[in-house]
Amino acid sequence: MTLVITMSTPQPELTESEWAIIKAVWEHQPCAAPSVQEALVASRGWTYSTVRTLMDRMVAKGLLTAEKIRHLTLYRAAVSRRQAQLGELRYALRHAFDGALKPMVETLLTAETLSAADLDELEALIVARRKSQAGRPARKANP
Amino acid sequence: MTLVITMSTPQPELTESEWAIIKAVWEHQPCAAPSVQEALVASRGWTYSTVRTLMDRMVAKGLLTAEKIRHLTLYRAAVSRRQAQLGELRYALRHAFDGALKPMVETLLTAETLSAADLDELEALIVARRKSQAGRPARKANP
DNA sequence: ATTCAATATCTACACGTGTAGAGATGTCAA
DNA sequence: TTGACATCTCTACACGTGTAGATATTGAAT
Repeated sequence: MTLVITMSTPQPELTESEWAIIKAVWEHQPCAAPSVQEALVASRGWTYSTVRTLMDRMVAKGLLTAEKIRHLTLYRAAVSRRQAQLGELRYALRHAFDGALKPMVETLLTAETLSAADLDELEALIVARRKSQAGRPARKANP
Repeated sequence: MTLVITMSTPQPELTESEWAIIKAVWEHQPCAAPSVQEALVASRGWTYSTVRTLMDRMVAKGLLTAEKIRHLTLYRAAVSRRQAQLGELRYALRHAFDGALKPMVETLLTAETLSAADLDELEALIVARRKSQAGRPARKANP
């Protein structure tokens, strides 16, 4: 239930446009294309055709599912927000950090956009993590 | 010298192919296209033409620089490894986490691929970070 | 000078992505 | 049953990316 970077569920990388669409779908699903278009026209200026094309291509890719009820097509996300997040993370990890997680986290921590409270929470997380791993076999530092 | 996620230096996102090329360039620069091709033919199977096209397009994009000495073209990276790393991270941060750094770090920490030693180092980093921020004005948790 | 090997240039093509118009079709109200 | 409106389908196009062949040019060795 934990795990993550190496599981078998799909962890796709999304384009900017796909992110916009799938976020709207996550928020409104199940939903029809016109709703998504309305939700996005302000920020992206997309017409119905554009949104529809994008969505259908995403169905073809397995990012969304489409269910046709009479003449209305209902869309749902086929990947969870978490899966999509992991996909993006995995991409950065693989290419920018050659798979080494620690340097990646280091870089993020050094980004100095974290408040003292954030730092506290993250430290707590590390402590918790260490605890839960206490009994386990050791593993290589930078796989 | 700290900073990062919000600086003005270019932080491009790279495609998989571009990552392969620029890594080779970082390692061999200044270097000619044939060297890069040799370095990559094993892993990617690319011909000289392919590598050359990719590299010239990267020059056009500002990822590499090319200097022509007589009939030989010498390439160099125009962005540092760090900049490229930040570009990738920024992309994930913006789209997958809506700019909220803490959830992103949390996700990474929960990835359970970190050894006890890694966790120690990261905690030390957090402690250091907190110290260096002690006197500063508070800032929003999730910008 | 002639040729060989290295390097470079040009051109091309298929596929993905962003973008959307035009026209078809289904639905509901009068 | 006839519109008016909502929704869908089809088709298209430009631009980016991955991939590379064919051809030219150059520098060096003979």
